[in-house]
Amino acid sequence: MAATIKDIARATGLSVATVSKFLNGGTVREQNRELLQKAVRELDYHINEYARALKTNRSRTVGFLVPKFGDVFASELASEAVTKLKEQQYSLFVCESHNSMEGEREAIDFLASKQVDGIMATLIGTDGWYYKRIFDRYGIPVVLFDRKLDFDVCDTVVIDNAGAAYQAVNRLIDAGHRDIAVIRGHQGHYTADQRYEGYERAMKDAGIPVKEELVLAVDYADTNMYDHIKCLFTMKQRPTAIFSVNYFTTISTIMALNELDISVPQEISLFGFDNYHLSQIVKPRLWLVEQPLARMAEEGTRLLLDRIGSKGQEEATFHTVNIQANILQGDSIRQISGAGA
Amino acid sequence: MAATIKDIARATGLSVATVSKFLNGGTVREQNRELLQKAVRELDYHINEYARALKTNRSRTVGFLVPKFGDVFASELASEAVTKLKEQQYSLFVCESHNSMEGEREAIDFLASKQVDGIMATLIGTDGWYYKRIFDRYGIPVVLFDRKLDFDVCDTVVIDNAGAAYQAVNRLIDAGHRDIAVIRGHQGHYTADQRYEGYERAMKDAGIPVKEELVLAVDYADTNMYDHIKCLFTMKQRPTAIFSVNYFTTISTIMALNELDISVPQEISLFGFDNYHLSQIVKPRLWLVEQPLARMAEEGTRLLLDRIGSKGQEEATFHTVNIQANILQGDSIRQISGAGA
DNA sequence: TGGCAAAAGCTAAACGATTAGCTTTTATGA
DNA sequence: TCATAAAAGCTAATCGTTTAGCTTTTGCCA
Repeated sequence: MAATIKDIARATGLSVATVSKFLNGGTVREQNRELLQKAVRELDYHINEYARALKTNRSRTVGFLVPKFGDVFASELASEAVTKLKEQQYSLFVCESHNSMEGEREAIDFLASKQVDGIMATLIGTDGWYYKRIFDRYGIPVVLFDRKLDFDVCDTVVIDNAGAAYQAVNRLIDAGHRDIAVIRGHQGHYTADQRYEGYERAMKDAGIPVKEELVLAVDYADTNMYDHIKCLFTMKQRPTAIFSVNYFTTISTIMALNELDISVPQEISLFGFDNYHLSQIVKPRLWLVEQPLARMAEEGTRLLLDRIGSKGQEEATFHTVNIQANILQGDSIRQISGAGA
Repeated sequence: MAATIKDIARATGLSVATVSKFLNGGTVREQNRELLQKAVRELDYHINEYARALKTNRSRTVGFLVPKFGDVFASELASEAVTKLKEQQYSLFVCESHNSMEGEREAIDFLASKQVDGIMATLIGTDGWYYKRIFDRYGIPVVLFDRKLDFDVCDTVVIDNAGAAYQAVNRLIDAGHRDIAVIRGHQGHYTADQRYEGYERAMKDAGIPVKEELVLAVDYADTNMYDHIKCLFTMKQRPTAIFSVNYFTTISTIMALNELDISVPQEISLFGFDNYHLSQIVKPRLWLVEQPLARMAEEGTRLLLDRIGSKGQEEATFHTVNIQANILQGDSIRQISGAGA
């Protein structure tokens, strides 16, 4: 049977109140501190978190909602968040929403039943009212990653998706490219749309009309995406560059290019999105937009813990933290002659 | 403030004992059942799991140790396990070991502090004594996936790695291949070694000597693996087929082949390992060994819950469940003329 | 040395559930 | 209708903490 606070009290001759105070960082007489430390060590005492949670009504636990375990973006974020939270003695329940709003609702119900003190989430929708109803039900603070709801119902951490895409496409334009294809991902997907917007804006600012046939809206679950991408390169007038908006589209693009025997950057230039280990695995080294996941997790954790700490107070205003993405330089862009100013 | 069992008691005029009995599936008078159901619904009652855990000394929580969130094999397994556990009203703490034994120890300490009722794990070592010390410290039952310790200290679920590899290589041999390269992964890694053993056995049984230069021991963390693999194909006498032992080696092999412009199966045949979405993304469709993750998770869950249920009883004997892997047929193997019996 | 404020320690009542052991109600059959 | 066993319900103690409110001890200075 595990040692309890009472055992410590008995072993040291102190009262449970004093032991509790000590365990929670309160001050005790020097000689007692030593006694207590010794007793804790010798009895191998570990606090019973359930008893504590019952009494304090705080579980010191946070939920993290990912679309799917193994989702490379969300997993990495969760991984960073664990580290940050541990420093504050919080622990993390990770759970899956299975990429559906129904799944998200269930997951939040589940987390509420675990009485988490807060929730971090990557959600699929953008309907503020819908989520407000769900969040309000339990009154648990939420921090949302990389998505803006159509009105604020929680704190949010986003990267400047459109801006990063704008920079990426601009880099291609600067290198002299004009026929720039975009693999824009699933329409209606927040980040994909934002990044496409950046593409459009960069093209417009450079005075280059967007050709419809160079815009490929491949879906995340599209098993034929491979074929779709191949089509791009069998066109009479091939694009000279591609901008791809996320990890999945980037990976698929590379595979399609390889299979079609189109070499990068000689025959086509490529600007991808999301690193993970792409920059180490793929040759030539890609130009990539990299999301600073550690920073995002850090900001998210801070927002959430602040919100948890100030529970019950004024909560009218929510914050949005905007983080700059990184551009990783590579060898995947060819300078086209006659380019530049 | 959330409703408690007392509120339900008050609302129904029954005692808390009766309410508790009802909540735990005990029988109550028909008219009371209705009253109780109504009260639970109207007060939006949810049990306080912390209070229950404190009293029963059972958290109805299981820990799942993965090397890294995002690890495709472990994540998929965890995902399946969540589903199975939920059916039994258990929930899952997923945590990372960061691919180190130190990390594993920390994670187990952490899970113990959460008072999980059991642990599922993918571990990196095979030293039974080492793990015995760790497991015994808390007396929490453990189920281990896809690894055998050098003596039994917990229940284990494995697939027949060597057997599956044997079948795969045999398929290549049957198609007439003799120069079969193997990307064997990290030496000392249990599953990789097992699969290599299957390769060796298949070659031996067919009377084909294993050529050392066709055996590539690429490490999981090896950023040059790409180059290593390329070396294989610049040899004077190229292999005609490759057997690759896991997801990572398979992905890397495909990329290297693509870059070197070696077409599958015309120029080289390929038998890979681990599906995930490889079979949907890569063309031509690969021959693959697929691990039946859902079955593995199911068996693991069953073993663990059995062990949890019979806590404190005789525990001298541990079980190992051996599961057959699936062979997915593809178009990545070329029949070499003059093959067969 | 005595007085006093601050620091340290203590007692006891919660938190929300479960459960042993007892009492009341119900159903059954003669 | 009554005796009785089974079913249903109840009381009260308990799990391991925290914490309000009180008491004791300590250290400091006049």
